[in-house]
Amino acid sequence: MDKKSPIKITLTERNDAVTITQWVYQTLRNAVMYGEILPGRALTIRELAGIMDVSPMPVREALRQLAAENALEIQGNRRVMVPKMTAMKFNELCEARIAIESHAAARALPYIDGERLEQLRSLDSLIDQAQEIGNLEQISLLNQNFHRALYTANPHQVTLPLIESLWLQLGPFMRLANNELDEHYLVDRHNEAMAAIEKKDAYALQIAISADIREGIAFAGTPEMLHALIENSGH
Amino acid sequence: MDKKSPIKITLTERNDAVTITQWVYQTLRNAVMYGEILPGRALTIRELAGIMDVSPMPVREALRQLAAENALEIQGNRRVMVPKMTAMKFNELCEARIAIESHAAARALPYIDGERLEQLRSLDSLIDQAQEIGNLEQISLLNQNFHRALYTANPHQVTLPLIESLWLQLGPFMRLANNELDEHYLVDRHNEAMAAIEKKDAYALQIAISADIREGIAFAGTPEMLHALIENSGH
DNA sequence: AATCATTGTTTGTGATCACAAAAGTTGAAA
DNA sequence: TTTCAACTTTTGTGATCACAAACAATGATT
Repeated sequence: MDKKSPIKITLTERNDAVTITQWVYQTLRNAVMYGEILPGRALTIRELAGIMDVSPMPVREALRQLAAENALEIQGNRRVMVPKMTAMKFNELCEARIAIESHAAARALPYIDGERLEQLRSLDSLIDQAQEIGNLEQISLLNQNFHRALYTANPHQVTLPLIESLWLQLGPFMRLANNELDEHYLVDRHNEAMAAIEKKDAYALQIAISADIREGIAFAGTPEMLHALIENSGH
Repeated sequence: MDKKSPIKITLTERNDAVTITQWVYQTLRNAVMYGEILPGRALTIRELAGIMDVSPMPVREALRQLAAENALEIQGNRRVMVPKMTAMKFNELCEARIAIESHAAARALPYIDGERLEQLRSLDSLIDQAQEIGNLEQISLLNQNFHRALYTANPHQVTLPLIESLWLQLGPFMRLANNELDEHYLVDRHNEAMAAIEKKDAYALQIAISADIREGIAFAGTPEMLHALIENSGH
């Protein structure tokens, strides 16, 4: 029997085209991103291997990769866990997002052609639809796709991996605000961004992206997460 | 016999306090950082294990970790190599450094106390000494330490891992300019940064850090690297 | 009752092996 | 000479095992 709190991980269908390590990596990455693993909970290789019904080897490699991306933390004890969050660290992560993503947006702007613009418009309207329904997970996913589509317009892009690392670290503690006021603001910011892109106005785009990030991030986690967020803020 | 060009890797003393994987990781990381491995050259686990006289296992883990940090690239063929550089990508990496590091500097400024200021001054004068002698490797190392000491003044720092990733990617292609004119500028920029820190002027600090990065980066690699830098720029 | 040494268990690390995919080589046909 | 198929070798992936360090539990001593 497990002495610690049990771990629930959403298992996706395993595609034979990808290696087991890749599948384990994606599964664990999603589990971290969606806050399925409690921060501070020790993760052991054999336990995860048992849950996912694979040998310890792919789990070892996936854990090391996630640790290298700052999604997991390896302590001196060689123990692996989701890093605990503090209010100050949360704020630093948000400010880092704003600095890097507004830079990435400005750098991508000159490369946005008609096709890319069409793709962005399509994502924008999909987000509007998802907001009508109120599907928060869908909104979050589409919002990521919108930002990714914007930054990857730059064919020499180098910051996306860094941005994804920040998303991973914020993931467990980040939810789109679900009250109507913030929804309204969100729509406006996206429209602002689209307008700035069409006018090729880099500065306006940075303003819009910054505002989108700042207003789109709101803490709405579970009580356990809220507790984990606060408990160590004095350290 | 090896069919490919042989790989020379500087082996450091192995400390019994660290695991073999950590030692392999640091060794390979240094090899990448100092451009000892030709971009595009395929790296095989067994070959590296043979060179470093360890089993394939630690090499596997170190390679995966370096790939997650964007220091190495895993192709679809499952082949691992140092990513090839292009002029555009080089430029993007430099601009990303400027954006992120000036942000990190501004965020660290409020936390710089007397002790940290003393440490920065000490590093600054050490850099001056190294420049008198003309020891480029020492200058590069001390310069990194200076930047690191500045950014880590912020106890809630989250961007250093991202910055180190950029350093790693630029490493093989980055050398401090060694003509006297640039040396002179470098000294000035450091002094500017120190002055901005003492005056707690965040904007002036960002200007100084940006200038330091922009002027401190100059391509001065080997002919092979220059060739590797250019050959694929059209792709 | 509290502290510390001791014992038993769990866990990460590193080595070795089997296997399938990829790369490299050879040789024949055009 | 060039092209393509068959064969051989190399290589990454994944599984299993041995071992030492870390952890948890137990018991003795003050």
